[in-house]
Amino acid sequence: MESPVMYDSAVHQAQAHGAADLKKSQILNNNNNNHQNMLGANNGAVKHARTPGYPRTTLAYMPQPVHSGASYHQGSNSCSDSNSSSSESPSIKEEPLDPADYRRHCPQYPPGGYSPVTNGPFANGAPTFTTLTPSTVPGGHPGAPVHQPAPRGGPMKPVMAHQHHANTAAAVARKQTKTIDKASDEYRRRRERNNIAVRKSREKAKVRSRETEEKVKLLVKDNDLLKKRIELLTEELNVLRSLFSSVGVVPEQLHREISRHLDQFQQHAMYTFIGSLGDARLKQTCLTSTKMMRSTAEEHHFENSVIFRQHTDNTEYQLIRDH
Amino acid sequence: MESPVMYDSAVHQAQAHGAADLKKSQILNNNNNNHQNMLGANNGAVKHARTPGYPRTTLAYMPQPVHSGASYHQGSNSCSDSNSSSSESPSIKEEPLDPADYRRHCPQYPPGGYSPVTNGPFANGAPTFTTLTPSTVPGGHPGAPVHQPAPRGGPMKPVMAHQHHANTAAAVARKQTKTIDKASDEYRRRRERNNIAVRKSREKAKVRSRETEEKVKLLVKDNDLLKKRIELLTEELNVLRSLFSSVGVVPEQLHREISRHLDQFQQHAMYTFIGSLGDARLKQTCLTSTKMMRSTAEEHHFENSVIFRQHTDNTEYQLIRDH
DNA sequence: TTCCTATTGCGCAATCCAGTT
DNA sequence: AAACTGGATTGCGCAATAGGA
Repeated sequence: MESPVMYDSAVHQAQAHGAADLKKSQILNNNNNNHQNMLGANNGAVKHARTPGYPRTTLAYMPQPVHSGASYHQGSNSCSDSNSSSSESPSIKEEPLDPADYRRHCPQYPPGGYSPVTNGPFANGAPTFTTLTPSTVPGGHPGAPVHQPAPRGGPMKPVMAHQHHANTAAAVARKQTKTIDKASDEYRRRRERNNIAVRKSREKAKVRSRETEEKVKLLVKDNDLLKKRIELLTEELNVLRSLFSSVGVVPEQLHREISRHLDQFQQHAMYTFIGSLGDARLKQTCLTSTKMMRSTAEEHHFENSVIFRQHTDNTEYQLIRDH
Repeated sequence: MESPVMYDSAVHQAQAHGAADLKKSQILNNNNNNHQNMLGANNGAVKHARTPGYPRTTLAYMPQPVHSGASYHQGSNSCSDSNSSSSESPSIKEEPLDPADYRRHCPQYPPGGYSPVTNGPFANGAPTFTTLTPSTVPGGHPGAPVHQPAPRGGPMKPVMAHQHHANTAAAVARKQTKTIDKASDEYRRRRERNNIAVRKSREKAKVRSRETEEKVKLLVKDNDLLKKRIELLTEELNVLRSLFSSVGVVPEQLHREISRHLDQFQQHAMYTFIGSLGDARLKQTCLTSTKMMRSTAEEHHFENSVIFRQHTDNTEYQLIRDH
């Protein structure tokens, strides 16, 4: 109880859950909560201090990289976990850079000290900062052994930054120079707006992700249905095909051609056949029958399948149902 | 510049409110980057201090809520943005709670003071904390205007906490009691491990997300192909069907019947041919057969399949029913 | 219970991205 | 064309939890 602090941090948290907590939080010193004071101070983000040129890596949960994440080069390291998948990744298992590295950048800060570092509370003034970044507090802390990578402006270099838009580099540098007062209202206002934007953005990403997930389910279901449909169609088609083939018809391709040549064939065949018959009466009869058949068949545009085929041995005949 | 503090708390607080207050706080000073040193210090997370009972809300980018996020109740608020979609959400657009509210909880701290609070770098000792939470640093800062949260152990209360697992409550409380020294090596070690775990987890989520995204693309493509296939099959089927219907046959149902009659046809043909072998009587038979065939065929609306095809050698015929 | 890892929500900073100016 | 605005994204570390030996 009593621990004082709490606050925003506390706040947020509150946000979600229940208030109960509080209790603790503050308690513990303020760590957690203390906060407020710090104002701009802490936050972890800094860590790598994504140096200026930092590409910003891939994306995160964002399905489609909204922006255009580049690599994430860091030094590759050991790595070797089951999880970390992407190859180009820097190896999630290790701390990005050794603090020393960072320190290296900012010699002024000795490696060992973690001093809390907060900065002094006084505001500088110079409220005109282009970026949300509070840093750029020029003067300051150099001496402080503690952390403070250097991001900020002070003595720091502007860091030029990004690669793209080289032209802007100068501007960037310039910007960096500006001092940012973390205590200022303006800063706070900006931070707050950004926090809101962040929440919004993350919510959006969440929604998108959920939708994508659902889309997959839907598509999988659709796919199954389509596959089933294809199976049915294929089956039916096979039946029809076999039917036709059993009758000697070759589906489409031959349909027209067959139809085209049919008459000729039929006539010749019939006539020839009938003609081969010795008896006149029979011939006449057959002829008639044939004609009738033919006309009937034509009526149905389907006269082609059965044929009489002459054989080597003329004593026997076979009714061929070819295909 | 130099303001010392920063650190976690600072971090947190930032969170909600505006900071106007703070302004004062350390002033910006190192804020940004300091980082590394800070070690545990900063980071913004704390904010809400997700009180114990906090359900933890939905998920985030995680497609399938790994854990089991519950709601996210907060007070509903204004809200009204185009983006924030989920209805139950608390309204991403507003800062969770007013800092004042929190302050209310901790009277001891005047709204205005944001002392930076960072803790000192020194490790305390007391490494036995169950949770990663550094808080619980009892004593502390109250008085100290500056930062330094209190990392070290002190008098703080344990803060009990969460709701679930009532039984565990006691335990929790107990745990909470433990002091956590943010400056301790143990703490740092834990933090670092967690940071690694976090990176790993996020990378995993990222990968999952990407995969899901690709799966969607693949499924869409598959779907298109399947649809095209269905179109083709349907088309072919229609052709065959129309073919049959033009002949008056209804596919399947008649299939058997047709097959059945096929033999008859064959027989008839046979008889016909055999009969053609000379004898008058035979001729008559042939004629009869032919008629029969025709009538039979007509009966079944399927007379068209038989055709007479002339062969090279007209002295022989074969009635083939092949295949 | 105790420890540890995995997840999550959060705020911060650094960018990115578009419109403005 | 360049500087400026201001929201949107993203990676990060923290702290609170969830889960699993």
